[in-house]
Amino acid sequence: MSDTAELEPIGKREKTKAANRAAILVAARRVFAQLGYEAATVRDIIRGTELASGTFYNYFRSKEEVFEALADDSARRFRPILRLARAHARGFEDYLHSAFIAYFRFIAEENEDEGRPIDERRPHVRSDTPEMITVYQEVRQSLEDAIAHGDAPDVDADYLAHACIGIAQELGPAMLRRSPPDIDNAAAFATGLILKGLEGAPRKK
Amino acid sequence: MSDTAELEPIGKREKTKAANRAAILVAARRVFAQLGYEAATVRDIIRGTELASGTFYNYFRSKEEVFEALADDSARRFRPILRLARAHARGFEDYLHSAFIAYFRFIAEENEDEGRPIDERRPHVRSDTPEMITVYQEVRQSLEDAIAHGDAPDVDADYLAHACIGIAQELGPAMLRRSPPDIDNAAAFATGLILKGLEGAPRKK
DNA sequence: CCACAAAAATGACGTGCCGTCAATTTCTGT
DNA sequence: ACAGAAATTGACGGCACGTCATTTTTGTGG
Repeated sequence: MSDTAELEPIGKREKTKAANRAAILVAARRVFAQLGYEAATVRDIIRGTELASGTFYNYFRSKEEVFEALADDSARRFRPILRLARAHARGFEDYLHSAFIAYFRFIAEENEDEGRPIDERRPHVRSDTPEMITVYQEVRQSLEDAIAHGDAPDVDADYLAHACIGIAQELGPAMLRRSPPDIDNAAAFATGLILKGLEGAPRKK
Repeated sequence: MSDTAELEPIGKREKTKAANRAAILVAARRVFAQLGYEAATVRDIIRGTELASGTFYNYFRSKEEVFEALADDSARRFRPILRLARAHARGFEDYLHSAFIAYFRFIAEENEDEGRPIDERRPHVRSDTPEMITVYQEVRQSLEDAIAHGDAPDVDADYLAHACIGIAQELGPAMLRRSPPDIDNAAAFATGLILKGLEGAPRKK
């Protein structure tokens, strides 16, 4: 039995490998949040674990790489959420709204219980980063499908996807700055703006 | 005459100081463009001038600071352009369109004749950077005025300003990637989207 | 025109971080 | 239990940073 007990092929070796990688990521997330990306050093990160400095380099090539792994993690967790929104949506307008809600909730969760202003926390998240590119592709695919099905006008899907992402990225921090986080209004604003422009955006108050 | 000839109070001292600072900025712009922000070193920059390594620190405290000075320069050159667009605009719609055109032209000029892909060239330009905040304020003021004058619906000016900036920031690289740079279409797309939403955005082809 | 003080430039130096690597410990299969 | 593979360790060389005592340049008053 003992050899079949472990359904996943996990010996002690693989297990500590996964655990170490996870420990580094956890420590890195905390250190980046506390010190900011620039000030954080690889040694700061490794000090938050039980490992020695050299071991860091068995798992990541550099500070840059561990940061990107964190960002990739975020994207990997977000993509299924986006797909779910798409699967459940009744029509294009509903999809857009759900997607914005989902995104704003997601970053609200990611940013709570961290110790420094949002602005300094995600120093390198740009739209041309690998993890953001996959989100872009997801969004663009949805928009293209909507256009193909006649649910949306035949506009430039590349530009539209970028516009959606740009709105989301800028509205995100702006709505987090309000207390409590203004998730629903921001999502309504974004959706209204895209669907009908200024006339479709909610009036103030 | 000689003491009144120099209307600006510029002795040799002040002159070389200004020249040195300018030389460092020029060299820094080139080095950042060639190597990218991360790889560039203060010594790389100073090597592009006639100065010694220590002299750099008479003018800037760090690599970060010289980079920010470059970014501030960009913002300082862009703001009057934005104001001009506002002064010349006939109505709100015209202002929006001119502003997008101006922005896209500006970054197209900034990005030509530099030696590496756009994506890696402006590594730290985020919307929460000091120079971007002044642009945000400029945009927001214009939007608030338009709303006050009844030229635009009474929507949340903060969100609207962020949405405009987000669209501009994402559409910028996207339109630069096309050859030739797709300035006019991108501006039309952005303007149409904001004014009337998807219905107002240009149809493809 | 000179001498003297203030300002700026210089580059060698101390410090700290990075990433490597030979030695050591831990694990796996037989 | 043992041999070989895999992973960990921390000391080390190298590099970039930013400082500072020294030297050079500039401005000023006699």
